[in-house]
Amino acid sequence: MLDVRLIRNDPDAVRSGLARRGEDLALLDRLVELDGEHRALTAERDALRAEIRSLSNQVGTLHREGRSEEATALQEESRALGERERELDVRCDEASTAVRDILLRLPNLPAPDCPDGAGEVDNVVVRVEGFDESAYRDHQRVPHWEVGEELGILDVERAVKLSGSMFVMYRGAGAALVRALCQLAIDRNVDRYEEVRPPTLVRTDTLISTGHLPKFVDEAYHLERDDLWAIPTAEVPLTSLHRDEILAEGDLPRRFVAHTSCFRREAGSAGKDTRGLLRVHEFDKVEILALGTPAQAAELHREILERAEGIVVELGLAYRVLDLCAGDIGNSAARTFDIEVYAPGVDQWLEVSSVSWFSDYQARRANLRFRPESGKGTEVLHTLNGSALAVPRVWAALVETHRQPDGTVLVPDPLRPYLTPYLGGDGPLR
RNA sequence: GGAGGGAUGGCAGAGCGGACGAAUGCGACGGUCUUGAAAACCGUUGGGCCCUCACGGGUCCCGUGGGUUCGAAUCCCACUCCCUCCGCCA
Repeated sequence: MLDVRLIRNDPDAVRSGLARRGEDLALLDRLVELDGEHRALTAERDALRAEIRSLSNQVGTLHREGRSEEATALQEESRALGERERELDVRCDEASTAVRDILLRLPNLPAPDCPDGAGEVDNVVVRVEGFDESAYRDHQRVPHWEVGEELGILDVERAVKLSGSMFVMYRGAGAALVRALCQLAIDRNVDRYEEVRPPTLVRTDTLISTGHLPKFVDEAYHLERDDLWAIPTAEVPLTSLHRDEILAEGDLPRRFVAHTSCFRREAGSAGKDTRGLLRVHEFDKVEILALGTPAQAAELHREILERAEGIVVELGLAYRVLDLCAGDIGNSAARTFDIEVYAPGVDQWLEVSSVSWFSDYQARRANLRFRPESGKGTEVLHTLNGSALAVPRVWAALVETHRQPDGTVLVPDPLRPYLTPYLGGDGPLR
């Protein structure tokens, strides 16, 4: 959520920020108008209330002194004011609800150093690591769904029987590989990040805090009977962990790592990437997230990116880092670096992590604040996060990249300790 | 799922229609005293919104939403959450 005061004090900055995203500015105009209305109404209402309060106090005094006739006169006067106050109050509420509705739908402003651009094609490739197109051999040019089926480690057909298309099931060594990947990603981050196992079903407020609601209702699974939502990412519960709290500056930054299932309806991409693991409704992901002061944010952003990259490197995958342009960053983000791994079997770059800085956008929605060590009052925090590891796409790139001429998959060293029962003999993993 | 109890400031806990943003205690912070510390004493100690360059002022917040009233932490209604017991259960 944007700061209304910023919208009031520097509307041009907000306007140009939203324009960089290609956002329609009509909503903003409407917001400015409603906000002015709201403030005028509030001022009028508060003045009336002050008068009513003072009259009521006088009534009390008069009654105690036994001057009930004078009291009755004042009561009449106050009653009349009360009627107007109620009327104003209703209009005031309407205006403030309308303001909030728009505020909840306006996206974050892109950071000044976020590259310009209208969409995907304008994203800036920051670096490419470990990629040599000519080095891939034929045995690596097999899509993961074929590799998976061949080795009996991926069973898409039966997953579809159980749950429908875009659900998948890993089996045997494939299932173990999912577990190994998650555990590796957690173990690599527990040095500084507190391990959390949060709920995966959350209330509406929790999804509003991160910016997933109200705008993206169609993307989320909703359990109507209980009015709970299945989380699309651990970002959702982790961001709300300290919701409505005021943290001490000395306790910042707070860092969290969480492994959860993630659920996405993928309503906007029906028919896209329907094969294999590229786009699925339910998947495992290890997320890292930090809450910090505005001054700490840049360094935290760098740190999360470094950690997300580190795991991809350990897994021996080719990857590139993109600096997403203003037209392509997510609704809540101010700046985002995407990590994409190269999957030789499908010959595609797969997004496996979005490392985002949300400035105070989510924190304002979640009412996450801190008390500065020097000075008074409270300030809004900054939130940042990124996937340490998102299973399906990493799993896909991994089995394609490390497929051997005999069809088995060579497991990279860092994963081996987690897979010992599967590495002996002539199984699918070597 | 059934029966009962409860929700007040950082915590504990009073207030049950008028001067209550709220007693008191604890904690925290500042000061006096002290070589230093403790004790004692004195003081300070929530957040949101609006107006103001500022000083300051107004208003709202006692789980949430509505109602009664000149006036609500206090009365009424609904909801939510928590606790205890019973049932069920991985």
